[in-house]
This record gives sequence, C-alpha cells and structure tokens, in this order.
Amino acid sequence: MTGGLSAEELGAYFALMEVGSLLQYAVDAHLRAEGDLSYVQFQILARLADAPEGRLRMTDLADGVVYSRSGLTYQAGLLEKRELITRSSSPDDERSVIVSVTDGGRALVARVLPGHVDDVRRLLFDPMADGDLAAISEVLGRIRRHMRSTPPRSAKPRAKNRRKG
Amino acid sequence: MTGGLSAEELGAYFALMEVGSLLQYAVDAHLRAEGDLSYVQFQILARLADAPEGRLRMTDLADGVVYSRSGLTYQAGLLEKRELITRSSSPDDERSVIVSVTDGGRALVARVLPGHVDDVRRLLFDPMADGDLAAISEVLGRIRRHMRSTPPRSAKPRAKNRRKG
DNA sequence: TATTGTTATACTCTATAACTATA
DNA sequence: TATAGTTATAGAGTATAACAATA
Repeated sequence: MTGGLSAEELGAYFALMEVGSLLQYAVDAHLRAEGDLSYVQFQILARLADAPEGRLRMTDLADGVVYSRSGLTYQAGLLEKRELITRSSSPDDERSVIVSVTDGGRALVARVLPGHVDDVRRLLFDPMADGDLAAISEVLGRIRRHMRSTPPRSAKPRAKNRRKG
Repeated sequence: MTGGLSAEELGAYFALMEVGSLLQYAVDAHLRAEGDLSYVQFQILARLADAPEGRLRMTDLADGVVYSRSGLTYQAGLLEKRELITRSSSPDDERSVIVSVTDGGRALVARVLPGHVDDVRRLLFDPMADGDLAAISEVLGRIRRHMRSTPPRSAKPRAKNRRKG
C-alpha cells in the first residue's frame, strides 16, 4: 500500500491532511455559528480588512483565495447582498472591479476573529512544545514556496482556476 | 488583525492551511484524471484495500473517512455502480452492512497509487531537508492526537457527522 | 487579441429529517 | 429504546462556457 513512501512519510502525509481537515472543520463551524460565514467568505473579508484602504481588485482576491473567477463572483454577490462589501469599477482600468470592505464587514470580522483565533490556538498551538513552532514554520514555509513555484504536472494554460469540480 | 496570535503563529497557521489545501487540490486532480476518483472515493477504496479481507462495516468507514452517514451511502452507491465495491448485510448483525472492495477496485487503487505517491513525494517531501520529516511527524502526530481527543466547544450529542453544509 | 468580470447552466456533494429494520 | 443504514429533499458551492466590455 505504501508504494514508494516510507511508513514514516506516509504517516506524516496522513497526519498533515487530517490536521488540516479537522482544523478547517472546526474553524468553519465556528465562523458559521458566530457570523454566518463560510471559511471562504471569512478569508475574503479578512484579506480585504488587511489590505491598504480595505480594497482589492477581484483578480487579486481570486489569486489569493484560490478560486475560479465565477466562484468569486458568486461569493462576492453573497457578501454584497449582506452589505459586508461593495463593488465599484476601477477608475484606472474600466475592466477591473474594486472590492471594498464596508464598516459592517470590518465589524463582523472583528466580532468573529477572537473566537476564530481561540480555535486555532486551542487546536493547533496548545499541543506544541517549545521550539515546535519555529521548526514547523520553517518547514511549512519552505514547502509552501516550493508548491507555489511547482507547476502542476499537466500545466494549465493559465493558472487562474483552482479547486475541484 | 492578529488578535492574540503572534506573527509567527499566524504565519504557521496560514502555511499549514495552504499546504494542506494545495496538496489536496493536486492529488485530487491527479486521482480524477487517472482514475475518475474524488479524493474521498480514493480514501474509501484505499481503506478497504488496506483492511483485513478487504472489508469494513459502513459505520467503520464513516468514522474514518469523516462523513455523514448519508454522505457515505451516496459515495458507496457511486462506487458500487462502478463495481469497485460490493455491499452485503452482515451475518453477525443484520443491521450492519459490510462493504468489500472488488478485484476491480483493488486494480484501480493499484493503478492510481503510484502517481498519487509521486505527487505527494514531489510536493511534500522533496523540499524537506534531513531531519525535517522526523520533526514534522512528531509534532503533527501530537497535534492530531490532541485534536481527536479535544471535543468541539459545542459538543455534539454524538460525533458521527462532520464537514460543513 | 488579450484581459476582466458576469451570467447561465449543470452538476457534485453534503446535511437534515423521516423512515425501515434489527438489537 | 438505541443502533445501522437508506432515502427524499433541499441547498450550497463550483466549474465550464458563452458573453460583454475594456485595453
């Protein structure tokens, strides 16, 4: 069953996938309960709240949040309906759409963030010992850079679309 | 924006989530291309192929694969249609259903596994240096055990259902 | 022609609740 | 009553392709 991975590698792979999955499940449940937000919606709002002047172009958002463009349009529509964001066309480039967080959007992020951070601390960081954080950060950061720079084996013409279908 | 997590902690959290997400995206795409299998379906088949005599009860499968029962019934229906598994009622307990991998199911797992393992090696293990694997394994294993033993803050009556809706 | 974003559409997946059958 | 599994249903989310508008 291992076919080229050692038992330890296989264990690390499964552990990584399970930790990521359980963590996402936990924070997603919290975000929905506290703010009626999916994880993706929270990511969009948090990115905007963190951006200069609280605004980003749709394309920049899609690149960061890892989405198809139509998927982002769908989510933006939901957030706009709730008046958590606004959309307006860019003065620089009439094709572009600028997404901005509203005060309500910022308030919602501020409201759910403490609990969100609690979840992450409790699940992810509490079981870590001294030195674990530095070690994990270094390796995961390296892996992330590697993944970002490694094109998929069947390189797509242009890497805008992600996620499964 | 950090609200209780240090910059390094926040970075580690984001890196973990992104690595898990990118890895799952990559292996999912491969499994679909090579075997028309979703990641979940592959997990079901792989678990069965790894089980004694290639069979498990539905409940045991649901516990491992992290699913609602109806979700597992749905996926099992798809796999049964493709004759990758069979279902039969248990002689021990007439309420239970025993799921078995077929030869075709085993063959499919064998066919997609090398590429799957390649993906994992290339994306996850190639960028690791000596000692990284041991360090990561130990910490992630500890976190996983911690997560499994930590009940959700709003403990559900019985922990059979997972994932978001 | 290429890029940005939207729309229409179809489909996959998931959860909830009601249900059957067995223990 | 509790457990195992299925079914019906309804909804969220996603991708694809066609489209309009701008560069």
